[in-house]
Amino acid sequence: MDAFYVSVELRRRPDLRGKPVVVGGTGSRGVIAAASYEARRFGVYSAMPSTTARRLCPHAVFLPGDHELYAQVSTQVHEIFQSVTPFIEPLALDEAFLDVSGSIRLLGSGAQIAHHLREQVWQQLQLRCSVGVAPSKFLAKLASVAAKPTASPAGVLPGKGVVEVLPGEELAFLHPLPVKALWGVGPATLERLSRLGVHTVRDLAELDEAAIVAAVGKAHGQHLHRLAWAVDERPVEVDRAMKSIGHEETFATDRHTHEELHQELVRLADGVASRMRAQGTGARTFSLKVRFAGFHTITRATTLASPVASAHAIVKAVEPLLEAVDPTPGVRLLGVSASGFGDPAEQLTLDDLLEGSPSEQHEWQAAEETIDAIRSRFGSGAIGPASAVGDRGLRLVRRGAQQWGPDQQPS
DNA sequence: GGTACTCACCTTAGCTGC
DNA sequence: GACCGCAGCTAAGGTGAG
Repeated sequence: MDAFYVSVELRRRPDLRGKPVVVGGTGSRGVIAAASYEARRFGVYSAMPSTTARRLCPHAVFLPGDHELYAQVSTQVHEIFQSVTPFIEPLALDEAFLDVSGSIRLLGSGAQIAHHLREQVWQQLQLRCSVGVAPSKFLAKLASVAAKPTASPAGVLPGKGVVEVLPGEELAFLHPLPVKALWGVGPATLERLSRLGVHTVRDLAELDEAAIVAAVGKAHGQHLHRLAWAVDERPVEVDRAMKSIGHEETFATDRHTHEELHQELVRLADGVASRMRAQGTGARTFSLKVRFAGFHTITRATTLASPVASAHAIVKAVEPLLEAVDPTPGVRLLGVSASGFGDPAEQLTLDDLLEGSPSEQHEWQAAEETIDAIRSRFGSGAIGPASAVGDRGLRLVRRGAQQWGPDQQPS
């Protein structure tokens, strides 16, 4: 989708069409989630600090963002995709890979299906999208980028809407592109490749694989070398199992005591636990992430003998890791994540039996399942752990609730 | 000086068991 | 018992994506 969040906002604010509009965090620690092409003319782009965006484009309209609405619209977009093929690999709220090889006999060529999709998305949802058609996923992704509108100080140029890379034309399309266009080349890899004199995909393709591996590591190097020759056999994966669930939050003001952090930890653990229970799973490994005032970030992890799915158990596991951290310099972000999924009802260890903890664990889990039931009936803010109630009341963690940084004013 | 959130994957290092 | 090589696991950090 083109500037997805902004486009969704413009449906309810048509008066803002043609103006620089920015969606994202409104606070001083926020970032930009999406910028209209008119805002991009001023150098505003997603992931940019909101303060920088305000400096570059002070006359832009800044909107706070509505993650729930975008998720709803995303579902509608995916329903349109479903009308074309069941083989869909979601990539983000506004992006997906579609394997249409089985739909060609019925619906026409890849390019025809692409035009049909664009039309349907526009007619049904009044949203613009760009489609890339290619023999592989990564080329389709690059083609979709090439199909998008472009913004420069001179103005906004409309995109082609659909770009197709035909078999046999892969290298002609790929090799002139800047190497940073490749999936997997971020700032760190770009810097290492630049030192080797690599600026375009062609430069990378002509380089010896061993040299790339020496610069960026084995797996990454081999992968990039293959991509530079348009070799990408990864299929569209329809049912990708989630491997971790986490929540992290940047605070509007730094926290300096274990008491304050404990309160935040309970909230985050509650959010992670309720999402795990909604998925019907538990986890063995829990990670704590702490970002200090100076932006230095540490992670600490612990692995339990058996999977758990209650906030109480997560807090019990992670609390010692937090206690070992000195918060006095100021903590700006705290995060908790779960991985190593498994059924929490099964797999009791000998330690569990000796300590008599399974019954305690089951009691907590039963209590928290009751909380889930109350929340599903009366809303997510109806009930929560008492130890998570701060001076701003009960602020429950929901996915995407604070997607782009803390609100304008805090404490 | 400023820099979100969520998820995936990789590398490196250390430990353990065989 | 000490040592080596290997595999497997865990922890910590880094990188990249959208």
